[in-house]
Amino acid sequence: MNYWLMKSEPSTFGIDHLAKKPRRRAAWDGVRNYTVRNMLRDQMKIGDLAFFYHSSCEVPGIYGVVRVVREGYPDPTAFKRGHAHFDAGSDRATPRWFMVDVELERRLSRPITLATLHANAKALGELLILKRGNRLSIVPVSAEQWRAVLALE
DNA sequence: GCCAACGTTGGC
DNA sequence: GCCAACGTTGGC
Repeated sequence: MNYWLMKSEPSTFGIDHLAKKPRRRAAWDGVRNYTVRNMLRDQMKIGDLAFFYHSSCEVPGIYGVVRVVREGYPDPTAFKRGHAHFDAGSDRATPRWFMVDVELERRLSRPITLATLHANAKALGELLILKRGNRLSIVPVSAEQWRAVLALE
């Protein structure tokens, strides 16, 4: 059982989008970074929990909790010529990009903002999201950090 | 294998 | 819109 933090821009796909999906489930597609690809393909397991983080928006922060409901499988958007995430280097025989399915577990009663996370940096230890220059759209979170973050809700 | 150029991310 | 950080690309 692992914990994660998954970033998305709410203008593209936010927690409201996920909440409106059938069974509140969606594929986490579009990842085009090898480090994150490896997490999606190899490390994220059914039952793992993740914070749903909104980035590049008015109030960046954690807005909810999602659960992995399907483990890594090929991202079909890479195969679609003309699609924003098309990659000619990926085909069905040897897929390059992977995704998981997530289900919305719950919204937080109020968001835990990036400002709040920063204000509690000591209690949170080395939370990767707070590291300067962190650009991975998915990062692992330790069990201790998970509890410490939720204590801020 | 090095490394400069380029593109993207994401907070502000 | 700015800019720092950093992943990726491609020439050599």
